[in-house]
Amino acid sequence: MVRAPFYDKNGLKKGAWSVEEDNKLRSYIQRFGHWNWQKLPKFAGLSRSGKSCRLRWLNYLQPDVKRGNYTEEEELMIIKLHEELGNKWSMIAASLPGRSDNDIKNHWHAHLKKRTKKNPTTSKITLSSEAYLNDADTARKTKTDSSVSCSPSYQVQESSQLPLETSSSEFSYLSFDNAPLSGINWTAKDSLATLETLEQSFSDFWTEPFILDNTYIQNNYPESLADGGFSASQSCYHEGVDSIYEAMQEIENYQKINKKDPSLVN
DNA sequence: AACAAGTGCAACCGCCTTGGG
DNA sequence: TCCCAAGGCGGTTGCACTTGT
Repeated sequence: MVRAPFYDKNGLKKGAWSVEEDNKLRSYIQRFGHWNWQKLPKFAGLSRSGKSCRLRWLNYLQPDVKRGNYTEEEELMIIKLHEELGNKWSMIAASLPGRSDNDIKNHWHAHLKKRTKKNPTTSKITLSSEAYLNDADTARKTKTDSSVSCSPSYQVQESSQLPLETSSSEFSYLSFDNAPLSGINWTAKDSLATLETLEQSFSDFWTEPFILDNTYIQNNYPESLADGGFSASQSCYHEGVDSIYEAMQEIENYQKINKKDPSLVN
C-alpha cells in the first residue's frame, strides 16, 4: 500500500513509517508539541525530514483524526464545498472535523469525482449539518493548526476520542505557539472568548509555571532537569524558543548519557 | 490458479506564502 | 526592500490489495 522504506542521499528515511517511528513521533509531540518541524525529528530521534513528520502527524497520528467510512453527510459536504471552493482541500477539511486534507483529497479522487460526474445535481441537496460553514475564511481560520485543536470542532472530537494515555495532560496537544492560550476553554459554545478571558489567559501564561505532565519524570529523566528545564523554569519559557531549543539539547544529551549507562540515573 | 487491470491511500515533491532579520 | 527559512498546500506517485478475466 505504501512505498517501501529507504534512505535518501542525505541519510533521511523515506517511505512507509514503522510503528516504532509512529510511537516516537506521537509521544514526542504529545509531550513537547511541534515547536519546530525542522528540528523536531532530531529531538524525537527520527531520521525523517520535518515535512515528513508534519505530514505523518497531520494525516495519521493526530488523536482526533478519523479514517475511512465517510458518512453520506460528510460526502455531501465535500461535494458542496468543492463546488464552491474548488481544490482547496485544506479549507474543505476545515469544515470536516477529524478529516485531513489529504484524506479528503484522496476520497474525492477515488469516489466523489465520479459521483458528481454521474449525478451533477447531488450537490444541490440541502445540507442539514449545522457544522457547515459558509464563510470559507472562517473555515480556514478554524483550522489554522489542526494539530493544536484550538478549534471548537476539534475540541468536541477530542473530548470523546482521546486515547487514555494522553488524557492526563492538558499540554499534550499544544504546540508552543499556542500554549499561551491553553487556559482558554475552547468549547464549541463559546469559541469567542471574551476579552477578559483572553487577558486572563495571557496573564496566567506569563505568571504561572510551565507544567509538564508527569510522564516526563516517569520516563527517567532527572527531576532536576524536568523541574529546572521546564516545570519550574519561568525564565526558560520566557526566553522563548531558543531556550526551549537549549533545553531540548540538554534532554538529548541526557538521553545519550542515559543510553550509555542507565544506572547513572536515579 | 495465474495474470492483468483497477482501486485506495500513504507519502513525496515542488511551489507558494508568510514572517523575521 | 530583499533574502532566507519554515510551514503549508495541492498535485502526483508508488505500491499493496482487490477484482475481473
